[in-house]
Amino acid sequence: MLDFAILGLLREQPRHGYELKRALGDLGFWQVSFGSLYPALRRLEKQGFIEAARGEGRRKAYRVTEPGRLRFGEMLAESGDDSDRDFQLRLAFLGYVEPESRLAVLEDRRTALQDRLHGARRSFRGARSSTRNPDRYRMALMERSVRSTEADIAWLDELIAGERSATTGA
Amino acid sequence: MLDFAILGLLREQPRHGYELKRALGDLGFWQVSFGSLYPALRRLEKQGFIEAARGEGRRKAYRVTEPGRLRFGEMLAESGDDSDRDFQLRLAFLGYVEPESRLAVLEDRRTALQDRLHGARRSFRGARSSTRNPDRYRMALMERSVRSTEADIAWLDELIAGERSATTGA
DNA sequence: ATATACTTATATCGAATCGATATATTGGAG
DNA sequence: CTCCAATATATCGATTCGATATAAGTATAT
Repeated sequence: MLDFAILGLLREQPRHGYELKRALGDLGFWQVSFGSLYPALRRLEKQGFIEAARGEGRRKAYRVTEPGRLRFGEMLAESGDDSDRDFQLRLAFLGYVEPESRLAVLEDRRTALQDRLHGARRSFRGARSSTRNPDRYRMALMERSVRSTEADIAWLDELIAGERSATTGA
Repeated sequence: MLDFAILGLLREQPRHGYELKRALGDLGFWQVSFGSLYPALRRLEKQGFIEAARGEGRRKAYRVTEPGRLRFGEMLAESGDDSDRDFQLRLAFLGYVEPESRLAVLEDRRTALQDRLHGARRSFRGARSSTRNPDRYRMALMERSVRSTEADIAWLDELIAGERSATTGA
């Protein structure tokens, strides 16, 4: 997961660790810890997928090797966006996926979100009609869950619409 | 974290592992894995904070002991809702916090979300005005991050308003 | 009746990730 | 010219995840 993210980010330009953390954090869905990042960099370097070139000061600017580029392609092809993070990471690199496969990725995600929405609504209704006192704060949590899933679907639908017009129109 | 959740949920009624997972999942922000849950139950049992009573079939219905109840109170008092999950978990048990302290918890969270929103907007603007080609999908990710943080603040403001009227009015 | 498949339920393993902490260096404010 | 914040790399133990195993109960189909 993190390896995939690193390879994808380094594909575009060499970066050092700290910079990778920032670039990933800027995407807004993963504030990766150093405790994950630096071991991952050493792991990838040992595997020969990235290599370090001394940068300014103590910085180690890493860049992808050719095997690393291939590895990234493999990971991109492997399907399975189970978790939210998986999907968002894949989306960040969707530009590297063949245009004709992109829509399917988005639509699969939409199905998953629809399912989640049904579950969230069921939980919410279940709690509301419960015999027990429906705690104010927990009801708020469940409502938040419903609303944010709805908002996510709406956002995704915009993306899907954009994707269709990009494919059809242009 | 998980220990806190378990103690809080068991406080209200005895439940077995599977049921705890469902109850926690229903809140909508944490689909805890069995690989976390069952070890946590054994850990808590060994510490004497919960005890198992045989339920129907293979079920083990756990209930909180008195030391467990005290431990929960301690954890509830310890401040520090750093992560999203921490906050939402605390919110789930906010009913156990003295009414006069509740508003502060919500307002601290609001401040944290405001900060995050500024960060997300900065990233978004930064990417848009970048010299590099601003990737369609990454822009979408950043926009999602901005929007969902805004929505979260709006949701929280409703909660805060409700809290104020509950304290002042009733 | 009986095979098939799904849900419930507990459990364990290794790997990924986190959060805290340590330690320098650099750049700017007072 | 000193102090403080941001930059940057690194490591540690603990937590959490994801996959997998197992098995009992329950429903559905043949």
